Amino acid sequence: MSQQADNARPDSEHPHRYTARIADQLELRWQDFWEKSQTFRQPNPGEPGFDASKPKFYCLDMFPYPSGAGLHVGHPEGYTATDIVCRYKKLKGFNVLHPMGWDAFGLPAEQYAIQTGVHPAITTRKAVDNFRRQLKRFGFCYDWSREFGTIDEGYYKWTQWIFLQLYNSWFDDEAESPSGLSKGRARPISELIAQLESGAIRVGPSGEIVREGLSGFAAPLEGGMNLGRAWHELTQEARRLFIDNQRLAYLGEQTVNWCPKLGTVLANDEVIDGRSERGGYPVLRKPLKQWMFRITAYADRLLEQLSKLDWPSSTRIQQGEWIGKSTGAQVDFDIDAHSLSAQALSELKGVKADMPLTLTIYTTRPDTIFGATFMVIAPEHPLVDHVLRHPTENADAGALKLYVERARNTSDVDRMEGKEKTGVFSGVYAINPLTDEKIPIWVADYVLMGYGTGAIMAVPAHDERDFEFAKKFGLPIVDVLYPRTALAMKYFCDHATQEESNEGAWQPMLADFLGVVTGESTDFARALELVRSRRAGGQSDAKHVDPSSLDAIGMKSRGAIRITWLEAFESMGLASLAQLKHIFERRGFQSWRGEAGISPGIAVHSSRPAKGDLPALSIDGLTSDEAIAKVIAWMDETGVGSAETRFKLRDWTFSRQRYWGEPFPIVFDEAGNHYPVSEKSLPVILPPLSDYQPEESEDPQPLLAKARQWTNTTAFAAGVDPNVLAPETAVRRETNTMPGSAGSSWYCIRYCDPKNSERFVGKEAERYWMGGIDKKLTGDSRGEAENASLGGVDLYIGGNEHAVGHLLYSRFWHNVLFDLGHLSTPEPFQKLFHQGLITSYAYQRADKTILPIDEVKEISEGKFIEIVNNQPVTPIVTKMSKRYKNVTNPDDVIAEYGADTFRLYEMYMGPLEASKPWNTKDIPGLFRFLQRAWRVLIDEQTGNARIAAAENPALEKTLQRTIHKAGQDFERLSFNTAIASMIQLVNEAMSAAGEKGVGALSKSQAERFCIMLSPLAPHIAEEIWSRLGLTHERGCVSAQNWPAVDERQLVDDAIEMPVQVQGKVRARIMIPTGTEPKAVEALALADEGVQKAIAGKPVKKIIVVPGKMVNIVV
RNA sequence: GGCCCCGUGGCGAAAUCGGCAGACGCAAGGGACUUAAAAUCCCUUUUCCGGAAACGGGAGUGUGGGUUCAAGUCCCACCGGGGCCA
Repeated sequence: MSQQADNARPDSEHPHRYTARIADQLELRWQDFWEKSQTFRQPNPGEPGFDASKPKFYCLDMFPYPSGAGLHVGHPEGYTATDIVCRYKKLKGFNVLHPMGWDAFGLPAEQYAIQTGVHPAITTRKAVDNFRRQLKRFGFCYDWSREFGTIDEGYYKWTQWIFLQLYNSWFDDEAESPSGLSKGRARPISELIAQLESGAIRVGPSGEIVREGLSGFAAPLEGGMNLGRAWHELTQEARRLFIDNQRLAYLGEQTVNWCPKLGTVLANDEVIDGRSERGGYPVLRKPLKQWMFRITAYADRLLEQLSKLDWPSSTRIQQGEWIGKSTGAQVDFDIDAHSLSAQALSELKGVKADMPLTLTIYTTRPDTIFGATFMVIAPEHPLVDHVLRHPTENADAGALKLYVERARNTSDVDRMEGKEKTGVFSGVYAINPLTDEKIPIWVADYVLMGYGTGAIMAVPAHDERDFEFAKKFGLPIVDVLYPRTALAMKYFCDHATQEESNEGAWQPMLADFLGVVTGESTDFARALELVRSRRAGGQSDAKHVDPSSLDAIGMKSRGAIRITWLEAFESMGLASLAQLKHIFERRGFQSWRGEAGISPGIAVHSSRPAKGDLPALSIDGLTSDEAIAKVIAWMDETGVGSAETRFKLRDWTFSRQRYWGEPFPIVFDEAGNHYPVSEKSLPVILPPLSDYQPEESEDPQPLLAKARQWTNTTAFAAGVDPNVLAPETAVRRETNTMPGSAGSSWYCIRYCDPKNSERFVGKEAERYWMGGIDKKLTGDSRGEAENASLGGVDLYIGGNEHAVGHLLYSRFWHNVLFDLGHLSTPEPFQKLFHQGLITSYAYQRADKTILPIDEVKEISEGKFIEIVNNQPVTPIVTKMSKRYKNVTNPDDVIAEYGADTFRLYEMYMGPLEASKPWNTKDIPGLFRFLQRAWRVLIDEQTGNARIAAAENPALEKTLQRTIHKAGQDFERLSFNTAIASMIQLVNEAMSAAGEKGVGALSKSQAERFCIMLSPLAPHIAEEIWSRLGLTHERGCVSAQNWPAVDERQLVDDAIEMPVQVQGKVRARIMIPTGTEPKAVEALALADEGVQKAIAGKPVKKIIVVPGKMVNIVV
């Protein structure tokens, strides 16, 4: 590395020049100093050294997963940003919480263990040590005394404790939420039991809660209202079942990809065509009991509070869509009893012979129900079982059986992705309650049982998947909705005169009509009249106009629209208007177009007369919103259906069939009932294994089950409360472990009080650090205080790949712990920011393949060839990847330039949130900036400080303005512009520098400069500060106060103001600050250049923007 | 496919609330210093037209429209790139 040699070489003429060698020395020295003097240790309230008079600032980085590869340049980007903000906030007099730790459970360490037999803890500790060393080398001001890893027993003890909190809670949707923002909150199970015992809550027929006085809650059964059963009427078993179904952490059945040969569960993307990606062994889809969190109970609240967070809107949108609230209707379709076999019918009806057989569906588009021409049920739907047992003549039972079996072994993802639609007719029909038509029920795998009711009404004309399905199986497709243009075409067909329908006449006529209709919102009748009168006026037939000649003949938008339509008719292959008319009469426009009409529109063909008990309904002519409301009202009235709110959000699967994770504090007795380990027996420590090889097995067996001694134990040994289970009871421990998201869902809380062994976090510390911004303390005027009640970290920076997972799960836990009274606020992260991706350059061949950068040569400026074959390649920007050999290692850059230069470079690359390419060539620019800053203040011969005797007033002004701008820019995370203005200041000081040994800046100016620079480049700032002799006197630069700015220095006596005439700058005039707008007008008009530009024309208007510019309109 | 973000000099970018487009850095070219090189310092660098020059004039922020006294910034449509989800 020749550059390194150059930077590091001692310069005989300038022995004290800022070189890489000097940077390295002083950086290590100051890092040592900070550590020894505990500069960045932040005491908690109540601890010695805590200053209660200061406001707080909690700034958090997304903690890293310490991989064996060490840091990449993406890590320090966000970390440098938070470091700058924290150092700045300290200078501004805040108590700053800025911690770092490790997200250390996870798959790579486990896989390494499987390969080598080395315990994951050992690999992980090694990786952590390396990460810590690398991070310290950047000089980040973390309070390392708060460091912990998710794998620390002292930490995961509390992760397990939080699991038990959820296990021992239920969601009371009638209770007032403590945040007051939405209904419902988590409450201890013991309170549920108390209410059951008192009779306030009874147990409904399907295990739901029935409240006293709210009998309407229960479904009506023959013989009166069902009030549920009382607690004392239930067996022990029934009570347990009921309670377990109410817990926020519960055992649910989920299907997993189990590979018997590998002895492990695989993720969906590790399975290819039913075989493992690794090894190609068969993979089975097996149902497995797994721990789930009832996050769905919080869906509404998580959505509601989202809007109150200071988060990037894209993240709020993403999370909102993930929660996926939709309002629609639940509709009952009667099953046509005649289409069922007698046996199926009697079995389905059971004892209640009069009960109508219905298929319940959920739809967000009840306005399209008139177009529901068939139904689709999932292969797992219970109706399928009945049909299989008692098939009718209509159905091909063999095909159906085969189809259902195959679908069950396909993952949901594959079923959703399957391009070609598949399905089998069940032989059974349902009745569309609006059209009263008999419609077939099909079984198809594009409908999932786990989603909605496992049944849909198919509206092929207006749903893409239903359309494809209908087309493939020849099912009817009926339009019930037209966008404006289609509606206009239909109107024209209905109203065209005989003459207008003639060949040659109808196309331009219709084109003009559509042009008028799209251009303006005229009603159709008036539009048609208008077009007719124009035609009568003798406008030429535009049929044969070449669209490219449009400009030449000066045709404006209407002409263009007409040409477009004529072309459209051509490509549609419409032979005659009669044909089009026929299409509309058949309600077959979408079918004829060959795709579903999914754009919004107006309902058509959607009316029914009164029939039987059911009243008439028409939604024709209504927009979707209006139509939906009207249909739902009709359904409510008739009992056919009801309005229903649904969420896309699913409950959170929390079990992993892995070893390297937190064990669950749960044991099972021989009957398979689960019991919690008592809180005082936590943590349940992850046992080491002698051998990490998974075992071949037909049934899913987590690796942890190999620790047989540990797994099979007694209630006493496992730490179960003797009141819950007798000590000598034989129990089996839960052998699943928690997922990676467990530890990361609450680490932000633990940092407030990481050493606490009594509680997961000390109440006072949590209240102080997470308690939201107090307006009075910060003097913050940016309006965040409005949201103070939601609380949380004041600034959280990390990548946007966690937009839904981590950020949603953390919010859920935080809300639950808040409901249970363990936390003072409901939200973990008040302000969130995503740093952009750091990309890199690579080269692309003509066929779009990318090749490693070391296989490319630059032959002339901007021209690159592939070395082996001399083929030209184009430079592109892409992700850093080992494959392309375009990865930068931070250690190398620091060795070459020092950490301060690295920090500056990453912050100077561009806006923090933008993704930006790494360009090694740009780094010396920032190194030279630090060199110049050093040279301004340090004599390169002697190494002593250079100080000007007198203060240069022009420099003073620039300095103060730079301080002002830097402060503003730090607040808004705009580090690139802060650096730019400091470069300008240094350049100005360089020009102003006097002879040798005499500096440009006075001592006071030098001091303020050092403080201002210190958040960005803390080491060099400390060094210059100490050479100014200030460290002994006043302590290190990191402990100073941000310099005050004199407001008067920010305004000029006079400013140059551009004068525009018709929006073009014609002159520049000097205007004294504070001149009245009227006087500015006069000065502008008096200017010679302005007069010339006006050229005697009358002045219509003068706009004066004070302090900015003047615009004269003539 | 859906959602979100972004298109400004040779490159990274700036323009914070609709008010002088291109700050600052890189690269390139020229010069000073030097035996030489490195380092350092100074000058030029969006583009076209006119001019010896000072300077003057026109165009210009992906494309096409729109709103406005004024648009990189706001609105509509399209093209291109990226991210996330599927």
